[in-house]
Amino acid sequence: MAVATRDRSTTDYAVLGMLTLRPMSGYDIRATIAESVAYFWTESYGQIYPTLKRLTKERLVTRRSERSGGRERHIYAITAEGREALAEWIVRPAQPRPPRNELLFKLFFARHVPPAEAAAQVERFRAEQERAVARFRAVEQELYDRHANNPDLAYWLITLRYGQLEAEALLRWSAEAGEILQELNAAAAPRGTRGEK
Amino acid sequence: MAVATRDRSTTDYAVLGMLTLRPMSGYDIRATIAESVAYFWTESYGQIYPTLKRLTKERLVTRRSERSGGRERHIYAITAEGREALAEWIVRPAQPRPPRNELLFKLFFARHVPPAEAAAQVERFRAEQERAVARFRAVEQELYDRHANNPDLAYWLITLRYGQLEAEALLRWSAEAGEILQELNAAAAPRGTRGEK
DNA sequence: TTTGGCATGTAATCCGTTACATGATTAG
DNA sequence: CTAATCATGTAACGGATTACATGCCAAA
Repeated sequence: MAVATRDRSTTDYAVLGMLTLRPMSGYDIRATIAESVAYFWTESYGQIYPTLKRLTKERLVTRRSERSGGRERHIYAITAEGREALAEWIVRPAQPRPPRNELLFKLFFARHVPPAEAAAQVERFRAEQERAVARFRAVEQELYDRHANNPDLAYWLITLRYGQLEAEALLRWSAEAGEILQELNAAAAPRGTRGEK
Repeated sequence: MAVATRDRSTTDYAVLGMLTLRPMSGYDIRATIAESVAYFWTESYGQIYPTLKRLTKERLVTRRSERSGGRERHIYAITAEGREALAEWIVRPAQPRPPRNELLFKLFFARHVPPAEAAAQVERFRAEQERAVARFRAVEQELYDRHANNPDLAYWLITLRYGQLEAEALLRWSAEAGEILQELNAAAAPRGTRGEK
């Protein structure tokens, strides 16, 4: 008989997933997300702490207290049931969330502002993609260097590759769009129009 | 003196933007979004109707009633102030929203399920990207055919191109990831393991 | 001594979807 | 006759961020 898979928020699974890496505090979870999967996921404390509390009550994680130095820390670990719930969720078809791309929306209506303004938006984006490409390259190196024997490595590289290919494509798009906008700008404001020398 | 730009939700601007295309009802706005910018934006009635009400009160749009046949329609049009507010927003740096890619999250932790399950996730995604690529090609044709003289055309093509390049890149990624997962699967379940003939 | 990082948590608020309520018109 | 589409709106709910409150410890 099929188990009724309780519907949880993705945050629940995000927290469970992080705890498969190692037992962690809420603070650690936040930090680890920020330094590993930030390019495709984020969580705030406002989500993490209440989630940990609930998952503990539901026995998907256990909590133990620790005081290293002065401040008390709550270390959470995933239980067998937690792993089961996570695995069940992983195999369910991933739900794409409704897209909301502010940059594209602005460009879609950019006829209502000077072309140079649209070009500025694209240029900011281009610079960001360039940084992203560089960052991905560095992360790749680091993964090979420091996680060569990690059983998760193959999967991490797959997700990294997604980021790389996407960023490279969007970088190409930025360049292309930038050129088109420059032409529009030249057409809209031919020399002399704005009183340049 | 710099005008204090009131902070509105992006929905406000989405509605204003749509109304630059032509005066429309709330229903029309929803439908137009769904058939034009759906690949990078969505809005629900629950957002649109209250927004129209508020924008009317704030004089960024005007409302007139019309009865074509029986049911009454409320047609909204953008005002000069509305256009101004929109233009002001368009030039402000676009805010990328915090990423949340469920597919990547699942793949990141996919070691905890059989590789074939991860491959299934990727395959679903690949099929989707393939459909997206085809759809973008069709849209491109339609834009050239039916909006050849539309002053917005150049901008629409730029946003379309973003979708195209992104979908193509993600299609390539899907193929690559699919292959890797197949190898992992072969390694995890060599012939004989599961009792095949 | 003061700043920054470690650490936990709650409350207020916002954003957005879904469900609900209602009803007319039109095409099959 | 009935299903789909047109059409407008509200209410309930959930998900997520931000701000707030609190306080230790280490380094500058």
